[in-house]
Amino acid sequence: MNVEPIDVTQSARERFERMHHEIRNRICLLDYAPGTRLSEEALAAEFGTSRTPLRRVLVRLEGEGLVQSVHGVGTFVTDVEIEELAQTYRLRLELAELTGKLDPVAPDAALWEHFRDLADRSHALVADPDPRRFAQLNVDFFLALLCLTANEPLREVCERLYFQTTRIWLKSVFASTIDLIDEVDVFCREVDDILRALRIGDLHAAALIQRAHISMSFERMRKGPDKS
Amino acid sequence: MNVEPIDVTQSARERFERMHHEIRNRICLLDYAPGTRLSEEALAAEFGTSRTPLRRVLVRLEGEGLVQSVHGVGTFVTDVEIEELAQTYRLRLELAELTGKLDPVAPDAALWEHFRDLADRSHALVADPDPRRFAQLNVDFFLALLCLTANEPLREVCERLYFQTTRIWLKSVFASTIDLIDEVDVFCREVDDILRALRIGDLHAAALIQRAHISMSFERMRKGPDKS
DNA sequence: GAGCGCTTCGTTGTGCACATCATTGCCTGA
DNA sequence: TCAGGCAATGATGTGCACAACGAAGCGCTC
Repeated sequence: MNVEPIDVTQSARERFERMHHEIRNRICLLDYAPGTRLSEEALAAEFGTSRTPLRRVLVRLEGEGLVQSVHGVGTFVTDVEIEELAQTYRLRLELAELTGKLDPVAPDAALWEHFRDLADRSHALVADPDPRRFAQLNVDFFLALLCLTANEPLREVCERLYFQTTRIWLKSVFASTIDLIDEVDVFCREVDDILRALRIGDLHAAALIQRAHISMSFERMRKGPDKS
Repeated sequence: MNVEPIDVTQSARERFERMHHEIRNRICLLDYAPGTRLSEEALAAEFGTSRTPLRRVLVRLEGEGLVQSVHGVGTFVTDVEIEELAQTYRLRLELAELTGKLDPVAPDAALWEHFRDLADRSHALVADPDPRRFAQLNVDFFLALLCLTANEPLREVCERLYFQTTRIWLKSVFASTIDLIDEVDVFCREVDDILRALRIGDLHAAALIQRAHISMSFERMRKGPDKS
């Protein structure tokens, strides 16, 4: 069963969401590195539409600060300088802690299952590191953690800032393969620690652990990878 | 001098910003109350363009949660139920305090001048209350306070949440004219208190005062205006 | 008379042709 | 040989005509 073609739904809204999610994911996973030019025509062709609906997606992404369009030149994936990145990280620290204080909700059965799967994937990644799978796992774990607060505006803000910063951090990680091993190891420990806190039911502790890891990952990035 | 027509700048980006700012302001000042349908054609004609550039603005506003487009029906100014509004307020409380802790900057001469002007306007408003001028003053004062932090991402987030919530609060205020007097009075005191804290140079205290007032204004709104 | 369906109308969504803009590289003249 | 301008190129921005969609009103049928 389930033999139907993927793109059954062709309602305007669904298609918009699909394109938006897909392109955002590519930017976040560094398929489109910062500075990359996105061709409206090529993307439109890929998604089987004209430029008009695609441009709508790009306008949204521009509002989210992920791309920037320049008349007559092109649409580029944004990059950020270290100073603004530092500001965003400082804000993310506080917001991460807030997820444990504002409308926290314990995981339900489905979310537990998801967390177990994420833990398995992280352990598998330690045995066999891979940049892209690491990036995807990082995104998935973050989104899972976001389910721990019922505060919808907070979730939106955290998600927005996450997508703005993580790709920059990933860029640093990917720059030197040697660090990837360390980062995967640290990440695996973060997952285990947070799950341990969740099992006790201490959501605030889980949030504090996440906050600590965000802080440390930024410090590691700021100090820079070994240029050996 | 300065006899030139207003709309000299016609670069695409400038025009987009102008339209975006103008429509957002109208939504925030309740010129377009929640539920109002925005006519793409009428707005496009007003701004002297076709629907295409205007739609770009609407897409941005939809991303900010201020409007929602429905295919074949119309584009409507969003409303929010009390539960989500409460969540947003809880978040705004924390963020307001953060503006006093993350990258605080003391006002420069120009900002002091602006604050003095705002104080004068608020006092004038007590003597002669007016809903629309109150709304505009509220917006202006909020934006001025935002200048007290150099953390750009924090400013963006605060601004975004402010525009989402304040119009709902204003709607409650405008519903009964009797409360307008009280609200103006409270607001005037808030301005004075915050300016007092700023004169001492205690930015954190100023942020805490703002936080307290956000909290109290939500409580007043939640309890509801007198339906007499 | 009531209920169901069709038709009409208005609105947003899409596709395409063209305008506008910035870059690039060549060509010309000193 | 070098410098400056200018035209060609390719990108995003705009305008318009049409498609898709949803709601409301009208009429037909039971």
